[in-house]
Amino acid sequence: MARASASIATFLRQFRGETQTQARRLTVECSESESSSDGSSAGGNPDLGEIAKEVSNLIRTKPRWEQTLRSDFPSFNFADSQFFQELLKHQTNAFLLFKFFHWLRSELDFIPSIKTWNSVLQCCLKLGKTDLLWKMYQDMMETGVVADIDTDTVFCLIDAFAKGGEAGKGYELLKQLLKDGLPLQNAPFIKLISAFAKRGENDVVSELLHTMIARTMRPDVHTYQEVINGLCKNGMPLEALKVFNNLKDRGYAVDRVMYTTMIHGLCISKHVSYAKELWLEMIRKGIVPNHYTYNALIHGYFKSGNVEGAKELYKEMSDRRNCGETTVAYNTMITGLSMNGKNDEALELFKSMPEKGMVRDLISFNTLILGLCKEGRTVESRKLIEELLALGLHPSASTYSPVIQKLCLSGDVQEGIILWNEMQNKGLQPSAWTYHHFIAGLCKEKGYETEAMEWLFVMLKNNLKPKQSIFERVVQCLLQNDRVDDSLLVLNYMVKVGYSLRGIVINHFLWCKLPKNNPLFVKQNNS
DNA sequence: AAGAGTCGCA
Repeated sequence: MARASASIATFLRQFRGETQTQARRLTVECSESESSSDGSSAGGNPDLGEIAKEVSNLIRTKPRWEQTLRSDFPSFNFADSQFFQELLKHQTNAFLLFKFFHWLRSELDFIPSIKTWNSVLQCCLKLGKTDLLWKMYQDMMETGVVADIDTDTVFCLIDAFAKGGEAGKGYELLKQLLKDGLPLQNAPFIKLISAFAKRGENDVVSELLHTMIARTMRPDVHTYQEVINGLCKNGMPLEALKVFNNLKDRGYAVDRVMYTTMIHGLCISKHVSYAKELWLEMIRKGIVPNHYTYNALIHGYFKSGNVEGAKELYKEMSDRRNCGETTVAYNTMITGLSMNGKNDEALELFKSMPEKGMVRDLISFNTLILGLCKEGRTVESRKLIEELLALGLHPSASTYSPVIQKLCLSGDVQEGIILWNEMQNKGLQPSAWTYHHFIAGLCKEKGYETEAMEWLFVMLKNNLKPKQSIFERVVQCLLQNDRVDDSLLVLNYMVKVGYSLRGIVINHFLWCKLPKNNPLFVKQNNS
């Protein structure tokens, strides 16, 4: 593995704000990477694997292994890095491994080599714990291995940046590797492409693809799958389809996941006919649709109003593939039915779930509540919320939002306030859209202008941008209650977030406040 | 080896 250059080390220090690293200590395992890395089980000590297996079992089953381990293996050197590598192979529980790693370092003065550190970092990534990774990385830098950092380390860091929403920093690192002319693999490219594609930053995605191609690294189907997924999620399904067709023309083996991703992307943007074409094409090629594929197309049919088609497909999935009786499949059906005004059918399915031994999850509840609210059935929706809480499920903002919105729209603001408070008490953050409905509802009700203003400020504090019309509603509402100073305060905020004064607001002022002593108004009256 | 799916977007 190539050692990373000094410039990378400097670069990394800038990123995470490390303090000066300590003087580098001599490592007891300095020769590890040269001599023994290739022969982990064949070369060297044949007992190592066996002992690793034993120790692995021990730390899994014995509660206080820390106290007895050394006397259990009196002459064994646990601080042998090869041993730790062996242990990594046998230990599947990463947290236990971290505990052991910590024990080695604190009790036995174990000084891990860069290879060991890399394995630890990879473990963090596997667990999806990027915060833990950065903590480990900090530790690692403090032990002074900074000069040993190799491309494996940097790959881990790039992955962590990509996963942690800092793809930009990851890309900077990759650029540094490129500049240093170090040998690269597909992996870091794929992670970054995936991250940028998800964010819809297509120019960066194509830049990365071009870099790969220029370095004769052939991006694989998996890479392109991320690209296609990103394009679809960002509302560019037809561009995704172009990439997809282009891949087929270039002889890539397009598999079931690719087809499913593409079909799903087309379905969510209402291009069902293209999706159906692909569906037939994959069957012609002998690729059997699985429950992901079925659900995607069923959802697409419902979305385009083809209820019969969706039902037929569902029946086929149940009869021929035997995967109709799952929570996901039912949720898809419930969503689709209530989206198409068939709430009673959806309700029936929903009610039959426990009888059939299926678990109803939050999505089952949320989708049904949404559908019922669309028809104004807020009483039933509230009952569903009670039921969900009784089952011990944790509601989300979209559990409450549709009910609050409907209540506010239909003038039942009092009930809306009750639910709003319940939602606040559970620490759920409403969407900007829900705030709008709620604030508008408060404005409609007499005597709630202070609340309306306060919730508008809460929105701003939570970095949500209220619509201009909501600002104006609140201003109007305040003026009607002679609260000129407060209305000016709200206007001030409105301008601060980038809106300009519109005629409507000026009219509110003219009508409500200014006529009495405004010379213009007096003049007009006289003339 | 992994990758893909269910909740509205006014």
